[in-house]
Amino acid sequence: MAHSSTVENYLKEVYLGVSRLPPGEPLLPMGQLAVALRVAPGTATTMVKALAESGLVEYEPYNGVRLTAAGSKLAATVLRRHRLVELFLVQVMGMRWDEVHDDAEHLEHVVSDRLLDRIDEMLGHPDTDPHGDPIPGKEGTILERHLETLLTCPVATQVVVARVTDQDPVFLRFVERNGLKPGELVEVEARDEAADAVRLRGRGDTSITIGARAASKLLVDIR
Amino acid sequence: MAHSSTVENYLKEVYLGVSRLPPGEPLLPMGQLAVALRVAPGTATTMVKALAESGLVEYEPYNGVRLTAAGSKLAATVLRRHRLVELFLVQVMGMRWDEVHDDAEHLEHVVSDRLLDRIDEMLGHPDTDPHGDPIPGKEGTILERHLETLLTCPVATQVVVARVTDQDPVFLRFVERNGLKPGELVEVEARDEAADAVRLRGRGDTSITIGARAASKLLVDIR
DNA sequence: GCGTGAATTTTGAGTAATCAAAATATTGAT
DNA sequence: ATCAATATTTTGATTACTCAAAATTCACGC
Repeated sequence: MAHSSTVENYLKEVYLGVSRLPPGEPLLPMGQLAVALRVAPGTATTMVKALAESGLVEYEPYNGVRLTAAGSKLAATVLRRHRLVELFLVQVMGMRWDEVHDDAEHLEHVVSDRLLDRIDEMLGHPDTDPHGDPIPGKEGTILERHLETLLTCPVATQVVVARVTDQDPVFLRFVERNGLKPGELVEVEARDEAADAVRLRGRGDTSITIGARAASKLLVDIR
Repeated sequence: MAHSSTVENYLKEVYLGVSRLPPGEPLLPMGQLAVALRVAPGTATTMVKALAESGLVEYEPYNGVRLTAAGSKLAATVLRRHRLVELFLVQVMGMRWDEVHDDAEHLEHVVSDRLLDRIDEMLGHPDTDPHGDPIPGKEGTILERHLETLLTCPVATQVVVARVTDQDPVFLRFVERNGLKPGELVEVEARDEAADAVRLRGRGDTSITIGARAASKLLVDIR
C-alpha cells in the first residue's frame, strides 16, 4: 500500500496513542485507535493488518499495535509538518492558537519538503509548537522530555507551563484566559483529592481551582 | 456525490479547458479533459456523468462538457485558492514563480476559508497571481480580460506582458531570463510566418527570436 | 474451571475512483 | 454512400477505504 493521508493519519494516531499510554506498556489497543481515528473497530483492524504487511507497524492480534522504526519515522515527519504548520499559522499568519489545529490537520498531508523547509527557516528552527508539543527533527527524531503535570508537580513551588495536551478550542481559550499558556508561571497552592480539584495561583493575585482532569493536561517545567 | 478534491480537479480542468477553446464553442471534448487530468478516457466519461447527476456540469454524449452555474462557482473558488496560494508562496514565502505550481496544486484543496482570508488580506486583495492569471473574487466572479498575444499584437509597438499561460518551470525560467515576466515591456520587431517565429526586443538592446507556439503563450496589454 | 461482558476480529457489502480493452459512434475522405 | 480512422462510451475488474452486524476471543469474577 502506498503512502496516502489515511496511512499518515493511522501512523500519527498510533504514535500519539502509544505515547499517551503508561510507560513500559507499548501496545496501543485497537479500540483506542479506532476512537481516535473515528472509524469503526473493524476498519481499524483491517487497516492495521495492511500497515503491518507494509512493515510500518507491528500488530499483535487482540493486543494492539506499535510502530516499527519505519512507521515511527513516517509518523514523526507527519507530526513535524503538523506542528511546524501550527506554529506558522500562529506566528506568521496571525491566527489564534485555538483555531489552527483543524487547518494543520489538513495541511500536514500536503506541505512539500521545500515549503516546509521555508517555514522551518522562517520560524528559526523552533522546537515546540504553540501548545508546547515538541517538533520532531528532519530525520524523524522526537525528543519527548519528561514533564510533570499540575497533578504531580510539587506544591507551593513556582513552575512554568510547558505544554498543553488538549487541542479542544474551548479548553485552549480557558487556558489562555487564565494565564496558563506555555511559558507562564504558576504555582499549585493546594490539591484536594476528594474534591478532585487543584487550586492554582498564576501571575495575578487571584487563585483559581480546576478539576484534576484539566490539571493533568497542563504539563510543567519544575524550573 | 460529495465534494472531494477529485471533483474539484475535474471542475477546474473543465473551466480551464473551456476557456482555452476558441470562443463561441463552449463544449470541452472528453478527450482533452482526460488528457488534462491524466486519466483514461473512460474514467473521464464515467466521472463527468456523475458530475452531471450532481448538477455541476452539463454533459452531451459524444460532444463534451461545460460547467453549470453551480459548477462554475465551485471551479472559481478552487482557482481562487490556487492562485492566491501561488502568489502567497512567491510573495510571502520567497519561493520562485516557477516552483510554486505543484505546491498550489495540493494546497488548493485544503486551505480553509479562514486561512484564505488571511492570505488574501496579507497580499492586499490582489487580482492576479505571479503568472498574471486573474484571481477570482470571493463570490466566484472571474474577470478574464481579453488580451492579445505576442502573435497577434501590433508590430513595432511597445506592449507590456500581462500573463504567461504555461506553468512549465523550464518555460517560466526561460521567460524570466529574457525579461518577459508580467509587467515587463516588449516590442515585436518582426514576425516570420514561414519560419514560425517572432523576433522581440525587450528592455535590453539585444533582440531574441522565439517560436510562434511560445509567443502565443505570452499575453500582452496594448498599453 | 465456567460463564459473562467487553474488546476484537471476521464477514459481507458498499462507495469513489481508477484502468484496460471491447464496443460503438462520429467524422472525413474517397 | 461507404469505409477507415479517430473519439467516445461501455464493460468488467481492481484498489483503497469504509460500515454494520455476526462471530470469536479475552479477561475477570465467582
